[in-house]
This record gives sequence, C-alpha cells and structure tokens, in this order.
Amino acid sequence: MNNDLEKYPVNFISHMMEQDVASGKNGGAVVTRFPPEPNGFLHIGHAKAICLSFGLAKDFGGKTNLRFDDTNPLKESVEFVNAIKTDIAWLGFEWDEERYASDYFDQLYDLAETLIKNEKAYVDSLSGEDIRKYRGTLTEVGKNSPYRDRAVEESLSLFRRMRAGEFSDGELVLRLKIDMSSPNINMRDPTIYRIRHVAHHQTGDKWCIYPMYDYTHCLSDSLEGITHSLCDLSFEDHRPLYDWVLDELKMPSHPQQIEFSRLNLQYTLMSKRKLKELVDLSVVDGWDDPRLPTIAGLRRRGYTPRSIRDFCRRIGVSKSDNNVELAVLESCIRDDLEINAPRVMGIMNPLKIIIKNFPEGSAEMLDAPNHPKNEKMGYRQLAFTREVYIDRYDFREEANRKYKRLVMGDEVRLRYGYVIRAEEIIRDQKGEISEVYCTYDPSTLGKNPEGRKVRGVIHWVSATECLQAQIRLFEPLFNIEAPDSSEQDKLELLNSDSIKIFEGFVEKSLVTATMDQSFQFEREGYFCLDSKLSKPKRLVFNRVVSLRDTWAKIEQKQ
RNA sequence: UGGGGUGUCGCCAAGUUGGUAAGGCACAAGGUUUUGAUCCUUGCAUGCGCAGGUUCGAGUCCUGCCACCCCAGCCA
Repeated sequence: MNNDLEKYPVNFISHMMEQDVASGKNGGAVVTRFPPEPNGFLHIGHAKAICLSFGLAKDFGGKTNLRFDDTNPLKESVEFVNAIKTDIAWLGFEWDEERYASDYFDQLYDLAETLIKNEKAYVDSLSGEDIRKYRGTLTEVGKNSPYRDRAVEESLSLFRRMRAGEFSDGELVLRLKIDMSSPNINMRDPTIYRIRHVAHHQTGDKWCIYPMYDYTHCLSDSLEGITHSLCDLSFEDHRPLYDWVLDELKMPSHPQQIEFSRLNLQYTLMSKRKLKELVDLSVVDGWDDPRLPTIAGLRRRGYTPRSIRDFCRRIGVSKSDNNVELAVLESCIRDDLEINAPRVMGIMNPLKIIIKNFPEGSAEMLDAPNHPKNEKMGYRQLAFTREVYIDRYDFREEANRKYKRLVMGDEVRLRYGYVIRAEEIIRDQKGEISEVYCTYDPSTLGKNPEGRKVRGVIHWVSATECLQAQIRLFEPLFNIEAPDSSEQDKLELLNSDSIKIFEGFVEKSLVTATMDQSFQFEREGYFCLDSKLSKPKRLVFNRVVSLRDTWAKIEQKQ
C-alpha cells in the first residue's frame, strides 16, 4: 500500500504547481478548493477530486477551502450539505475554511451591476425558448437578441426590479454581452442571472434572483484567493468564459482553472443524476447502499478511508478518458485489511459435523492468534465441541488429491484445532447431505500426524458455542462494463445477483464486534457489520471483498 | 459541416531541454505457508493511434490522416 505520508504521485497538475511555486507566481502560494453542489451524495469520482485538491495543496504547503456551489436552490438542501461534510471528514481531509457561493451573493450582485454599467451585460426579455433559438447551433452562429442594445439605464433598472421581486420566474434574465457568433457556444451571451422565487437553504428568502455557475464560480475562486482551480474536463470550454469574467471585472486575483478527466469505474455508474435515480426508485437501499460507489456506500460496505485514498493515488490523474477496473479498488482494500483486520471464522453455508469420539456437552478451549503475522494483535479462544459447522463447499464424497478439503474417508485439519476424518454421511429426506460423522485425532493439536499428510486446512465454528449471523455478499450492481455509456435503460442492465443473503454462524468472539471494525473471515474474505441493519441480537455482516481466490480460477478452467 | 480535448502493455499511468519505454493492477510460472490468503522470486510493449518527414538518433520536433470523448440548461 502506498504510504499516505508520501507526496501525491507526480502528474501534469503537480508539474504546473511546481513551476508556479518556483517562479513565484501568487507569491509561491497554492490555494485550492473543493466545490461540491449540495444536490446529492459524494461518490468515488469526487474522492478522486478531493484527494487531488487537498493532497496537492498539502504537498505544496498550501490550503484548501470547502465551498458549496449553492446557486440552484431548487435542487439543493442542507441534508446534502451535511452528508458531504461528513464524507470529506471521514475520508480524512480537513478544509481550511467552509464557504458557500451564497456567501458572495451581495458582491456578485454588485459586480453584475458593474458589468451592466460597462455595457458588458444586459437584461434580456426573450423567452427561454427564444434564447435557445437565437443561440444558433454547433455549426451555425447565433444572432443577437433584440434586447441586446437596450440602454444601460433600462437594463440597470430592470435588473434592480428583478431583484426586488417585480417579475415572475422566467420573465427576464441577465446576460453577458460577449459574442453571438463565437464558435464556442458558451461565449454566445451566456445567462448569468435568472429569477427563481424560492427559498435558499443558506440565504432564506433574501433573494429571488440567483447567479449561475459560470458567473459565480470564477468570482468565488477569485474572491477566496484560490490559485489553482481544479475541475473536470467538461469545463474545459468554459475556461474562456471563466477568464473573460475575471478580466472584464479586473479582479485583482485571477485563479487558473485546470481540467482533468473524471473517473470511470467499471460495472458502476458515476453520474450523480443517475445515482439519484436509483435511490429515488428504491432500486437500492438509499445513498449508502453498499453496492453504490458513493462514499457513504463504500463506508457501509466496509471500505476504509485509507484504502480509498490509496486508490485515488494509484489511478493517477490525466486528461485521457479512463475506465478503471474494479480490481484496482479491490486490491487497495485487501492491502489495507490484510494488515489491519483481525482474523475470525464464520460459516455461510453450514454443514454439521459430529465428532463421534469427542464427549457430548463439553468444550475444549483453543487459543487462536488474531493475525498470522502480528503477535501484537493477540489471541482469542475458540470452543471446540462435539458438533461443529463447516462450509458445504469444503466437503465432498469423493475428490482427487488436488482438492485440499474434507473428503469421505480422508483427513483434513480444522483451523487452529485438530485433524478430523470423515466416516459417515447422513442424508435428509431429499437425499441431501445433512450431517457428516467424523472422528478426531487427539494427538494432532499443534502438530502433524505421523506418517500421513492431511489434505489441507478448513475453517469451522462450534455448533453449540457460536452466534447466528446474516451474511451479505455483493456483486457489481450492473452486468456490463460501462453502464454509463450504454444507450440502454439502466434498469435493464441491473445485475439480479448483486446481493446474496446467507444465514450462517460466526464464532462467539464476535459478540464484541463494533461497527467500525473490519474482520477477515478466514478463507472467505473481509467483513464488517452493516451499520444500518445489524443489531446486537441480530448480527448482519457485509462482505467488503473476497480473498484472492486462485482455487476458483483453477476450478473454472476445468 | 463549428469549437474544445484525448490517443504509451488487458486496465490505469510515468516519460526533464529529442538519446535509446518507470510503476501499479491484472495475468503467468516457481518457492514459503495450519487461510488454495499473505509474503518472496521470476516473466510480461524492438513498441508508444496510423502514414510520411527532419535528425547520427523521435513516444518526445514537423506534415497529413484516423479513432474516440465533451459542448447548443433560465443545471453544475
């Protein structure tokens, strides 16, 4: 695992910052910001942006502000503001200042009047539909609005009356006066203020006109003294507009916008709008469903902040389209939990084993290390009893020598315990194996039997000294590699096996398990309690990720 | 048919002023192992979208193609 204390891996943005710092630009300072719109939960694509903005600023001795881009009260709420703050803090980042674009509404308004006075903005009376018609197309230039040359005084008066609430939604807008024939559509007199008679989660009902992104973002950056403003590639052709506004207003601070490509993760969606759809349609159990790539979902699934930070470093930053394999994310959490998760045993598909030569009603306590390589993690005790559970897949009536588990008539070791031999199969009415009678060799605790080789080691749980538990396994929510770029209805691409629920048993030591702990269920994978569903008397475990399984690969080949 | 971007191993991604292709994941083969886990060792682009050119020498410079992504919200 990459060391968190190391510098962020080099990339084209860090090179730019290095040059800027070296040349003394901005007085050698690096100030970044993370600007989420509080209209949904953060996902792992945001984590990439967060790690980048916070990480690079830290590496260059700078700071990072958290700024909510709250210019559209229709879609935003404090619930999302709070969820976002929780997620960023959980990821392990500390912002310098908490700001809101709405903090600047007064200044933004004044600046807009300046623009009008300088004949760089005008109030347009065209309807939304007409504005669209006048805009032209990608290949045809647009034409000027008939209101474009409205007198400054008239625009000013209209704008003030807009603010005063004299007009209804959609009646008027304020537009920048740039160039309707620009090949860049964003420069064709973009709208910067619209009327919306709705309360805002931060400013209440103080305003009924709200500034738009292109106008707000660059000015907020400038007002905060941001030096490097990172965003995704889709804003690349907005950069001329970003610069235009700052230049026309002669802002003393002119941040540099730098664009990088957003993360695409295979077999999942990364669009907030589509994630919101899955949540609203109850296709998933909320924004924190363990199958979602949201920060909250990953957290509930059992991913650690460290593993997500590691992931963001591993995938790097560039401007090229990417489609990162799930294997990278899985490798990150395995690396973390391999070192930090205590080992325990749990059974998902119980098969009862009855040890004939072990006395009924008694238990032998066995010491089991909590980690194979870390003595400091200590030991816990396991109750070895006459009846135990093993996993159904660890028993076969017959098998060749490659099968390193329990086979009829042959021996296998119970992890941390004794070697047992399968002697008799009991079947239920359907003919399915319900129990296997075995004998154990009392001389094999901590040492191998003489003259014989046991096939292997399997995990187990006492059938009488254990805890019942629900165990949930996950697969990708979608069954195609890039659901985001598919034309098909996303609901038709859902993987019907994305969640599998088992009723099983886990060792008794897990009574003390807490929500923030992760465990390795030996030979099965890494698990944690589900923060929403698990109760003290009703344990529910989520599998974060399986262990690497080369046996499954070998079997699949045959 | 306009504008803005991107094309280096299956997936990411490094590649100082041109000097002879990092690393990670994945994969493969061995070794250790009371987790078929971990760990260790080894292998894995005569090749950098394609075609020309400049040069002693080009992923890096020039020219011309090709492919893919983004943009026509009073969303961000």
